Amino acid sequence: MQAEDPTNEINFCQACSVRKRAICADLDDHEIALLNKIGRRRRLAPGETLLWEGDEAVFVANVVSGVLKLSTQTSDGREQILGLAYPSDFLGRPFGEVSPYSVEALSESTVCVFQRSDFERFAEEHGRLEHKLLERTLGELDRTRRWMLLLGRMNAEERLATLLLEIASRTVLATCENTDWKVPDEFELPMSRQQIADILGLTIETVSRQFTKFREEGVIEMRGRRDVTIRKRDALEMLAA
Amino acid sequence: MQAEDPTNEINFCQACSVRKRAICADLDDHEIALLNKIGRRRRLAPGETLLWEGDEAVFVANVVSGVLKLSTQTSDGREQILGLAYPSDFLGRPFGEVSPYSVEALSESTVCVFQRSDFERFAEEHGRLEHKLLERTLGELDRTRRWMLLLGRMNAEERLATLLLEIASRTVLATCENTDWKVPDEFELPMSRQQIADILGLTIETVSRQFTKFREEGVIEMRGRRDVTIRKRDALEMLAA
DNA sequence: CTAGCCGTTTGATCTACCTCAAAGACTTGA
DNA sequence: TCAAGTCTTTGAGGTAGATCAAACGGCTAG
Repeated sequence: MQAEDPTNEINFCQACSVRKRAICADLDDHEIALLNKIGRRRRLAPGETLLWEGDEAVFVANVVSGVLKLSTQTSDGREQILGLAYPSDFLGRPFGEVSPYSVEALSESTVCVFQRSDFERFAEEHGRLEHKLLERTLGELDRTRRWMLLLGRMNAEERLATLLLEIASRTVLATCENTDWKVPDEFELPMSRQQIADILGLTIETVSRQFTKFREEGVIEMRGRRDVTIRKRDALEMLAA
Repeated sequence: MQAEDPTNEINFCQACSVRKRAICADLDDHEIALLNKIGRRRRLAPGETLLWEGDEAVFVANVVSGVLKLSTQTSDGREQILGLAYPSDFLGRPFGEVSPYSVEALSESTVCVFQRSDFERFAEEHGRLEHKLLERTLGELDRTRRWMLLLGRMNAEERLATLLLEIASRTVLATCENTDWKVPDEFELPMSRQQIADILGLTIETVSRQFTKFREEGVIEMRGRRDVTIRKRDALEMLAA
């Protein structure tokens, strides 16, 4: 039994890296202990699926570490990634019968899983949790709506610029527990070119050409396929605006 | 003083047509009376704006009648409509500083408006309201994410088919207070061709051509510019799937 | 070291949708 | 009833991004 993989027997919430940021942030020690009893930790390998679109919504979860994707498909198999989930993000569909999307780990991830029924019961008894969940859901709705502007009205160049800035800014929270909140210019893409295409509503070829263009223009620099350094942040911000 | 336009002096909630469907559904008579005190009714003419994107989020509202649009713009003026709000829908951004989108009436509308601060105070004291708001927000997030698939991966034909079915199904709730819940095949579009284009992420010309195509194929029939009758629902459903 | 595999890049061509332009139809007001 | 304005439709042509195809490069296993 490793420190990396605490089991239900101990209160893993107390040492949780997202304890102060996830929806459990406002719970007191007693409440946390109760919540701890109904949840369990689960590790996911890259590519592993946590929830399947259309399946009965049996559980909900908090992301502890790693990055996951939420996605949906048309009947003929075209995929659209609906969003990325970073540490402290909430996953699943409380108060709903079926999962409206699939959730798959992009990188090695840890999640804190609850039976939906257990979670709902707990939430109804603990208004503070429900309030945090509401705030988080409202924030996620805003973020999702901003993405609609990208999908509906932006060209390929603007889309990739927006994504790079978004990943850079969300990577901070994912990596830092300290107070150093400045957004990094260097980060690793947690997904393949095809997945980037599925996020941006483009094809893999268009995404690749756009990367090449940004590299040629000196806007970004790349070391391998996934390590990005932003060289001209203002140029990206101009495009994303 | 008309019955149509009750003022603050009486408890307009009691006779409210969305009383049992909006977020106030689970409140008891006492709570409703309290809520009634902090809210007021407001009528909006078509084209009138209730909230401006980027402005301080001073109030929130429930839609009582009519249809409104939520929209956002790129810096150079391209518009994307983020969603439509029908009777019983909630508008505004509680627990946020600025309004992330604009809200404008498409048809003659009535809304029930609250100061955001008043509403938040009330919500924190009345868990049932907050719970309803959470359920509604989760539902809206699902709906918004489904729209991302449309914007990211569907062609013009599929987009318009999806929108027509969506408007048809949402029109029921808007018009019926009775128990007759079957989705109508005849309805009025509450928006112009340009607005349809802004919902679907297309241009007005493409939308117009698509309408013509559906008409020529006998999929829909139109009486004037806004009165639609669905003649081949299965054909639309096939496309929207 | 080499072969095979997979993800990515690059190239050539195609097409769905956009853009620009003009005509048509509905609405409003005098 | 007519005229002006606005919204919508239709047409012609252009283009961003899709599609099809092939080459490239990095990784793994033998």
